[in-house]
Amino acid sequence: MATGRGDELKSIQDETSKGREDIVEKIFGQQPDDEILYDLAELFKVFGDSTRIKILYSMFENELCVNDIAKLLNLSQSSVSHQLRILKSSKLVKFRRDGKSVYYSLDDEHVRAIISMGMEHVEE
Amino acid sequence: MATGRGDELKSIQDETSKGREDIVEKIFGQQPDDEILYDLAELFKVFGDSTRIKILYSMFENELCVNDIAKLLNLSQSSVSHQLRILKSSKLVKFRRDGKSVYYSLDDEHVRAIISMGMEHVEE
DNA sequence: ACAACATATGTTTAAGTGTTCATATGTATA
DNA sequence: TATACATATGAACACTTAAACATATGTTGT
Repeated sequence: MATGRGDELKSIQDETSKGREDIVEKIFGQQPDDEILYDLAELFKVFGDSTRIKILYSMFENELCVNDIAKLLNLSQSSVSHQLRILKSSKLVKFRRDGKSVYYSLDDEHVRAIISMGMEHVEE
Repeated sequence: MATGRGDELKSIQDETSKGREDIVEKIFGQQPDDEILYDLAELFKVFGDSTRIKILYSMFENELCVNDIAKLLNLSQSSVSHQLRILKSSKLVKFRRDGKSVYYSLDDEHVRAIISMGMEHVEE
């Protein structure tokens, strides 16, 4: 790429072609493994559905059983249960059984934090 | 639902059917507007693609031009540009033009925070 | 064991979306 | 203005996925 020598342009070169390569290489070394970034995307994908977000938000402060959620959000029991399964497998919610009902709640503070951060961004 | 009177079961009733309704109603009042939760889901949907996450992560500490990103992540220029357009419209990245190149960077701290929170959850 | 209720799961279908290829727009230099 | 380089955009295709319906599993009380 560099035509000829041009030592007097060295600093400028650093900022353009050659410096770019260095930066790209540096960042390449800093990137987490593909697998981790894939998992990260999968996690956000779970948050990226309005039904699931509604379900998660409904549990922001309380635990709720499947039927509660279905009534609250006007959804079919099947739909809620399917979504809860996805939320469960991503460790976004935990649950406990009490008689015939199963009560779901947010799994930990990360979940609350992620939702809150997203909210702040959206409400700007 | 309540068969007969059974005043002595009042507190228990509160914990079951009638109490449930109250809780559901309370939460119903606390839920943000559907529109906001829809936007929130749309936001997370943008994070929910491994290519976009890789792109975002590559800009975690540095600004990068389209070509840098394409080389770094071994993606086509077209693909990167398409994804950057989505990231732009969600206000997750900002950009500046410098000659022929366009340099992109994360838009604000919310973006970094959301990614970090997600990372913590994934790395558990 | 049986009936009634609560939840979970399997399957199908329609809608949404990321990538590729081709092409257009924008910018700098000769 | 003509050429080369950098980025953006349009369109088609393959793939994913949420919702609906039917059905299965699990739990309680009779």
